[in-house]
Amino acid sequence: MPCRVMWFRRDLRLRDNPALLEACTAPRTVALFVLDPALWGPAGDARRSWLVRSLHALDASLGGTLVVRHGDPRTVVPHVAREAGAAAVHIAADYGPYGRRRDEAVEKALTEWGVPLIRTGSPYAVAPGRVVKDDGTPYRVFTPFSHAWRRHGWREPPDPPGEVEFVEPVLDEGIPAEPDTDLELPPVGEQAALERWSAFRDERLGDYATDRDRPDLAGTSSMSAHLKYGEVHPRTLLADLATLSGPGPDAYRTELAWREFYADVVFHSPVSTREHYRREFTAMRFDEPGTGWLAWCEGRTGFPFVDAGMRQLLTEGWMHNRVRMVVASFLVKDLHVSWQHGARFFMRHLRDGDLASNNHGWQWAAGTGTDAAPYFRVFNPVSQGLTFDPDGDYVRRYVPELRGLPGRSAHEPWKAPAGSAPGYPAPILDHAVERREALGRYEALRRR
DNA sequence: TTTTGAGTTGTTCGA
DNA sequence: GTCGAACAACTCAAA
Repeated sequence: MPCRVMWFRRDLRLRDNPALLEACTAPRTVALFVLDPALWGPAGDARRSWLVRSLHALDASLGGTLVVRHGDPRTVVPHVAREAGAAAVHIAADYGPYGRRRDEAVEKALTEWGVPLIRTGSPYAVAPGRVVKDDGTPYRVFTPFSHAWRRHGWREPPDPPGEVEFVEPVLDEGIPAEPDTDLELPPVGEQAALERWSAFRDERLGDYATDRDRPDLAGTSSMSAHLKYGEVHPRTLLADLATLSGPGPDAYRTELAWREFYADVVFHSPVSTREHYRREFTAMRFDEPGTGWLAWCEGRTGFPFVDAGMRQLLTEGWMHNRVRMVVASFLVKDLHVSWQHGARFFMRHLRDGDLASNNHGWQWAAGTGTDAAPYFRVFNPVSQGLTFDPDGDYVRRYVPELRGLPGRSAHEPWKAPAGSAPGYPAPILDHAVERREALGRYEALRRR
């Protein structure tokens, strides 16, 4: 009896999954996940933990039939297809630099055995490469892209597959053990993603346009990791948002558009995940990571808003977006360390670490990317904290040394009486001085 | 075809 | 204390 393989990657869900629907046109389907050492190794505990939990959730929703194999997909996927006697292997297309190379190699190997690799859908509402200017070239600026992206539209979410027999006629090596870590993770998996979304939609979306900038409030959706693993498809969220209007829903659509924009940029310029998108910055002078870098990594810079963000990252594998911008600006413009170091650190520690969004977010902060922040836009880590964490609740939550400082005074411990923030370091640098230094380096680059 | 205005997320300085 | 200007250069779309 013919069977097909559904190779899950970043689409760990059953609903709104066109590739799965295609795979389920056969009477029997093998649900496969391949644990690729090239991705598992650098992922870091937060992403590994999330993935393991998400695989357990997917396995449960498949009635325990998920097949997990360990190894290089280039050899593992063709082997599984042959062991199962599969007529085809189905995937959602991956548009990242590594994923594209991997899928082409897998496709080549499969074709030698007469098995087609069939791509249906992608992790995006509009596949990267589809939105182009009238002259056929890609957008380099967000706002025009987002308008064209909205005009482009997307298909309605399809229904989940009906009666399907998932089988495991091949060896199952099992889901790996979760890393031994103290990370605090929220509920994981498709069901958790949908519950998280509906709670956010009903309770927070209305105020999202303003509250999303407030790390002391739970104003963001926290959907990023769910989206990264494809526990929910952005199309599902967009379809839900289509019934709503107002500044909140509109702001959320724009955030989804950013995710798609950066995926599109990386599709057209894979090298921009490693190098400055704006080539003229290759001549920019950066410092090698030193003691300041270590203080930044550990959340011990003496700037409460920066340290709170870094400690949130280390304890939760996540950081509020406003704070990501502030710590990124601090590393690049106060410590003069290039964005690649920060981006790598984030990718190791974030549970939602997405190469395109992460690295281009960093490039935005560094002024080297698309829609680059003007070079003179240097975040002041203290005034950012006072503005977006006005009562100091966020910094006290993540920096216990500051808990003796009431209200907004927690943002300026150096003004408090000696001994009121025991164990908390003095600022490692003078922001006004380093701001001028950063502006000087940009000015030197401009004069060349 | 050319021109023009706008463009995620800010800060500082001086009047 | 408040407020406007200045801080580039370039992409894109609309007029």
